[in-house]
Amino acid sequence: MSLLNDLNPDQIKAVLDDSNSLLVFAGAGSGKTRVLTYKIAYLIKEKQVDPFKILAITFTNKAANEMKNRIISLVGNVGKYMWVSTFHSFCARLLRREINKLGFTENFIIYDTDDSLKLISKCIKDAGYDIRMFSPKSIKETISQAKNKLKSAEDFSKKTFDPYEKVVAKIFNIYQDELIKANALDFDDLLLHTVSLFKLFPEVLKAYQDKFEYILVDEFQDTNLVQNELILLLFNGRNKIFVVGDDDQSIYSWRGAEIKNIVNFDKNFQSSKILKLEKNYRSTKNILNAANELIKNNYSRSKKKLWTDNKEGDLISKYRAQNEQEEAKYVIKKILEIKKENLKNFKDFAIFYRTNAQSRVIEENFIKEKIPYRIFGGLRFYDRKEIKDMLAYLKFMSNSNDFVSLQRIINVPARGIGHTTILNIEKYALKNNIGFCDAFFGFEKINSLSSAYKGRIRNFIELIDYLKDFAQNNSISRTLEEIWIKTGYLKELENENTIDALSRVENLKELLTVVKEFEKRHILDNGTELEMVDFLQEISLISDLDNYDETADSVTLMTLHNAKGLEFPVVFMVGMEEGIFPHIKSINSGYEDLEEERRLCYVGMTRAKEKLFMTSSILHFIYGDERERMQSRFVNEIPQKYFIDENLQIFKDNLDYDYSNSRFTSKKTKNHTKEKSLNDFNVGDAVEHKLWGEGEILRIKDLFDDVELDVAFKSVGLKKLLASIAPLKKKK
DNA sequence: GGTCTCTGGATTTTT
DNA sequence: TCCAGAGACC
Repeated sequence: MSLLNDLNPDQIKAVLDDSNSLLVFAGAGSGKTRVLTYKIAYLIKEKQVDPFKILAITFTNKAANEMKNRIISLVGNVGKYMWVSTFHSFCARLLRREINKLGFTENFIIYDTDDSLKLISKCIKDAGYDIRMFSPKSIKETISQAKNKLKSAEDFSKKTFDPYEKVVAKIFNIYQDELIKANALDFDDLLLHTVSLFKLFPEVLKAYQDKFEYILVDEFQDTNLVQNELILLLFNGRNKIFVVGDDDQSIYSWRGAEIKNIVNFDKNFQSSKILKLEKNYRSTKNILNAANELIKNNYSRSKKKLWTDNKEGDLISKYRAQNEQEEAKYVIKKILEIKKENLKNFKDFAIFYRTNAQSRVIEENFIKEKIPYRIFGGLRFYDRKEIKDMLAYLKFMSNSNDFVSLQRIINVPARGIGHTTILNIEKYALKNNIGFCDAFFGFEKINSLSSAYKGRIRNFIELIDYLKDFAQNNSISRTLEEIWIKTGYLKELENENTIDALSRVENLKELLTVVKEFEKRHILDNGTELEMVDFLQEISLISDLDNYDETADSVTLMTLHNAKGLEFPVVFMVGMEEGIFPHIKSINSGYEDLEEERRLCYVGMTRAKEKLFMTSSILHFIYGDERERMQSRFVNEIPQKYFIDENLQIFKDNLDYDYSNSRFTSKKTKNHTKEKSLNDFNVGDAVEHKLWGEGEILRIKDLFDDVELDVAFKSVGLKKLLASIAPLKKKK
């Protein structure tokens, strides 16, 4: 059987196993996606399972697309039409058919984070609260957490005694009402409403249970309660559940992921068997063993140990810089060195950090040194103002109840419908207990509006009607261009003629390209024209990471969270400092948070194939104050035999750091003439320190009125000392 | 309706 | 320190 030839014995076991429910613990780099795709291919090709009776679920569109492409390459074009999708797009697809049962209509729109934040702000005000007292962000967070725990607005208000949560409950209620009025679902609702649908309508549930004979879920450790519930509902004991995951790579508990879903899988799904994939194909022995040693420090985890046939490889480099500027320069220096010596490309390098703010210093230095880089997690393409404006036009055109979109475009470009006018409409809506959109369309009845303002609204509604009509008879891409022209949006940008405006025009054109690609794909796929709602759904469920272009030759910069699922020959983990990583907030809370940070470190380390660096700064600016920071405990938890201390190395190589112009220079070019002045210490001298014991002087630097010594101690490593005050003696 | 100023908040983020 | 968002002000 040729399919199985590409797999190792454990992987084959996982593919062949036909238990009703099976959990596979798949360690980092153990060929998890491979097993999933081969299993699907095996079911179709060898077991003659109908491809449409298979449901495969992942977390990101990127993973879904990747899986789909791999399946297509194994089984051919049927793969294209299979149910391979994210949780959210699966639910969206399902709800498009069934949501009328829940009181929405099929053309519902999906609110992204930004839309729902705007709506929540409005709800807070409507409830009579001040948004300075109750931040929309944290209220949204609380509501989202409640939803992730399967709590409705009613459940939530009933079950809380906390005064803050009482307020949230009130807003939660209003928010859900407003969503219904707008015929909109937020991301959490996609999952939640699907679960409600299944619970309220057993016959619908049964139809889907019967439909899906095989359900496969990737990254199961990232599922939240609702997602777990969804899979549990779909499982009827006759169909089969196959999930893959790694509890050591669970790094999203803060957004609702429940590690207990994977830990209790056997109980929840009446499964007796668990398989483990422990052979790693990615990293060198040194990197893998070090990562194993680190993760061993976590108390709550299932026992497993990854191993590899790969070669021993280089030691992990650790380096402590003076400050983050120097740290960035060190990274650059190493990248250039390795690139030259090992014939690597820029795209072979990745830099991971704990928080986005840390990217700034690295970026600045990359720009200065003209090193190509790409950064992930900045402003997403679909978050840009001009893109959101255009999508708001499309959304409002396809759903005239969507007042978040309406408020976004009502005066963009400016058409004289300003703050006061909107306020008047809002007041009218509130007084007559109707939605903002209804009040807007019935503006003729609003007495507080003067005829001049009514005229402007009339014109705007005419414009929208015209565009709607246009959309009926033209493609989405043509419609988009018509919006640019008829609203004057494009002209306004072109007239502005600034670099910023020009780049916005570029973005609009990029959006047009995206639309055209969608259209092309859909017409090729099923010969039917793409509906606006389908297009909007696909757009709103997409993220930037999905467009990750692996061909460009540039260094990758991203947060550790974003790094999951990727691999790079050379990895730098920067900012390995207490308070940054582990983050201060996890240090101050319980051990669970700290264990998640450790898993995050494990994830970062196991991305590296050949070479890993862990760097930190002694002095680090945070929120404008510079503080001395200790090296991350994670570096210390790994046995030091896995490391090479690059601070020592640099001095041994006779390289020096020139603080006056922030550059590494060769020591030979510098002139150290007065190396004895204050004391008679020399480079290479064996010395004894009162506290730290024996050491060796690696470097001497003359200061204005003192001498600074770099001493490598056997007990504590490298230290900087002032000769005048340090309790240091020369050893005879 | 646009610009200025103040204030608060600052892990991680997919969908 | 540095950014975004809200409200004041013109």
